[in-house]
Amino acid sequence: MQDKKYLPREIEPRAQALWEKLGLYQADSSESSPTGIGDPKKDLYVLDMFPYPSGEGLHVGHVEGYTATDIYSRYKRMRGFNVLHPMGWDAFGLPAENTAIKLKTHPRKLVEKNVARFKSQLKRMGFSYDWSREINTTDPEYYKWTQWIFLKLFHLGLAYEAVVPINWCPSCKTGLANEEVVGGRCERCKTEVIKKDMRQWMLKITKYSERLLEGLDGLDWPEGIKELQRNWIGRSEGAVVSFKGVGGRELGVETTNIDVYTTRIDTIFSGTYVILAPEHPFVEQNKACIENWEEVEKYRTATKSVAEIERTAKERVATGVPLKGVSVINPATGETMPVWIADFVLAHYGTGAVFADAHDQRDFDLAKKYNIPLKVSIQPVGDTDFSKIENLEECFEGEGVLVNSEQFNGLTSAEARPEIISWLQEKGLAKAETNFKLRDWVFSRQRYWGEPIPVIHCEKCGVQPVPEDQLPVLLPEVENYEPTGTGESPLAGIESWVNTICPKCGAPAKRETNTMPQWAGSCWYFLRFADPADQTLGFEWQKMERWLPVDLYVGGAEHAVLHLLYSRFWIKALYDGGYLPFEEPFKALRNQGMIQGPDGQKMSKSRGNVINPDDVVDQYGADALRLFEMFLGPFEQNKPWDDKAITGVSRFLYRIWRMEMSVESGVDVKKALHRLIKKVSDDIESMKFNTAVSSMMEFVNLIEKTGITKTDFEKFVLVLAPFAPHLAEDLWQNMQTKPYKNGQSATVQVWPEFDVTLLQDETMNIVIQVNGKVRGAVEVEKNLPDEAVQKIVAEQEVAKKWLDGKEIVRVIVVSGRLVNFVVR
RNA sequence: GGGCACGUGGCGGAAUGGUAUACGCGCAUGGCUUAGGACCAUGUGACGCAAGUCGUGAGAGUUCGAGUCUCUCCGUGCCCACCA
Repeated sequence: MQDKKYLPREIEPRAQALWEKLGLYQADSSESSPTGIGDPKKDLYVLDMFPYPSGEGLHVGHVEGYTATDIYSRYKRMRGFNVLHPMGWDAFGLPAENTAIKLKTHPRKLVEKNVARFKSQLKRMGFSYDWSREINTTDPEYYKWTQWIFLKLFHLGLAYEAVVPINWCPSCKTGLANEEVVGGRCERCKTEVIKKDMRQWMLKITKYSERLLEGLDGLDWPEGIKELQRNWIGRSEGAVVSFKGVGGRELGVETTNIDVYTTRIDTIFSGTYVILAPEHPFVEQNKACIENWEEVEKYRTATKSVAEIERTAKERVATGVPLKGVSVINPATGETMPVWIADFVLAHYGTGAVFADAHDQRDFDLAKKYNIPLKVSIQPVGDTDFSKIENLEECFEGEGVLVNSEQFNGLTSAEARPEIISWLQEKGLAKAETNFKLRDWVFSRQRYWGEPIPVIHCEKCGVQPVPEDQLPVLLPEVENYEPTGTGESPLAGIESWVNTICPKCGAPAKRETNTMPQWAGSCWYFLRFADPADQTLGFEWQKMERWLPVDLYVGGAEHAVLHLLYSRFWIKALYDGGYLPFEEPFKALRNQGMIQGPDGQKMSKSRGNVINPDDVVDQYGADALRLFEMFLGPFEQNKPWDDKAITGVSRFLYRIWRMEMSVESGVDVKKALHRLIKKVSDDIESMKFNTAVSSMMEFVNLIEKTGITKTDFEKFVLVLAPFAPHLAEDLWQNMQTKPYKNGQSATVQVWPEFDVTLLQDETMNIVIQVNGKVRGAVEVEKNLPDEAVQKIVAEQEVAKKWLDGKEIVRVIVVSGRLVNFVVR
């Protein structure tokens, strides 16, 4: 039994050894880069989202993105660019720590092991990284600067302490950022998240809401990602309306006013009651006026114990409790309105209070349930039945024309909003306000495996930043780094580390024991690649000017609102602090699609549909895997792995390998070659790798029939080089006089130029259409005037046949393409 | 409920508003072979003997001409969500 034809095994290691020996792919960091042939070298920064080195090893999804940037980088190098294409490890975070606890080992050891494995896997793929710039976020030499940036944020007033109800994961025993809570559950372990009041370090990302939003417009990013960020920032234009409190007069006290945030002030005239979040401070403040305090208190306690996930469940029926004895005045109608609390109103959005009317389903349902009066103030336009709405049988949530709204009757919702705001504003009862969904970033974690937050707590002097010359604050070696579960970091138990002296007064003081979240290290790593060996600065101004911002950034879309938003925030803050000459980190961003399992489902261990790239490389080689992942489909689209289809690219590589040279290339081959050069160049620029591979296949199909000269084949090999660098290197070396010995590599040769004159045919293929239907085609001489073409076409048999007995109404001639006869 | 994608052969997919299905997989037939799960050649949307007709989720529109643009609907995927 004979196996399929594979390329010789030694090709790939031999090529990799040559590249290593020649020290290719290191970005030139000298003052003035040498000049390439033709154009002066330009610096270009091509970056992958660096991986979290998990225990599972490299994933085919990593290979997809990394192959794309590798092709791009290799191509750009051959076009004379000085390419910075680095790699590193985002190695802090929970998974390593959790595994370490399970295996009773140190997370650092796990990370070392995983990094070694990842690195060998990446090297085996033949990626052209500049390994001299490798970084690791858990390296003290690196996180020193992460801590340094934290201090800068602190000095800029962007880092602050607060006791806040945070998302607490009972399983990971740590606080989580909003972005890490998915559907009320911990993103990592899927445990239900609960609210817990805790002292936390916060980063004031909300200060940048507006700029983070505006900055998106100028970025060459996928629209979808920009939209996700816009939605996450969640800007809404509305108004804060003041409802005057009038309860409790008979008791000799005045209830306070209630401020309500609304985007639908056009419905203000139908507002019949106000609903507060159960946690709203108004409730406590006006306790004296509330007649049914017991009932209210019971409801509030019940709400607290209901986890967020249940509270927001869809099927859940709205419940609420009135605050008896308390009422407010509708600023528009002057009518007195009752005040309720209900748990569907969220304390942390807007003002934690809403005014309720018949134009919101939840308000409508609650009112129906408890017989609270309702009014209608919006009439739908179009053919919607108004009677049911008017009779309060149905809730209408849409926009329309105002009714029952005094002087505003007849205006549309959109017209009415500014009018009503300015009317109320004159009376001092409302003002336009912009709201954001974006919350400040909970920046502390009660875990071991993260960057220590570099501050010291002194009883006398309060919070003191660790002086810069004392950085890094090293993670101490610990016996037991399991989370305490009390809300304190395991670091709190290490007295020798915790106890220190206050940098200001010298008195005994304690170190901050919280660590930074996983995202901290990845917020700025792309700056460090410019010079990872710099001991005096984390990043130096001139090098920032030279390399940054990143020209092309590639990674998965799952980071749309986490890493990509946090990085933008840090960079803007550092820009404001005068530390950076730019304020957006990533000029162009591209997302790779997900490679799904052969069953079309997301790859996961539990589904058992995970493809291990090592197995594929073992069987087919790295070039085949690279080419296959690019050929699978459009780069940005999700696509299922196809077990069998890889044989196609494997055969393709083999057919190139055993190609025989002929004495001459026919004129067709010349033309095809130059078209191929253009096509592949264009496709790489626009990241259309799948069609680039198809065109190379078409070309090989052709030259197998016609033959090709050594000179032309050499050009083809160079075109192939970014995609299948190992095979290309081997073929190219074997065409040299001293293979593997002349100190040259195919992968840094000059990209072949195409000859424009060879792109055109001497003849044009003119399609013949009658009434828009294709009836035939004819070859005519190139550059014939339209009239002549029309004449030739009209003389064709097919044309005569279809035009016979018909009246020609019109003739459309598209130069070089077609002639369409419109007949009757 | 909201947002964003997407819908083309048996399958992955290709197609600046201009010859739909390139390229690859699979399949079929033949060759080479002791053998074929290797390799090579040819074929491969549907209906039809043919001329031809019909074909890109459904329907409408714009256009000389629509897979491509517009609208409505259906379906799938992803993300967000009692956000006032």
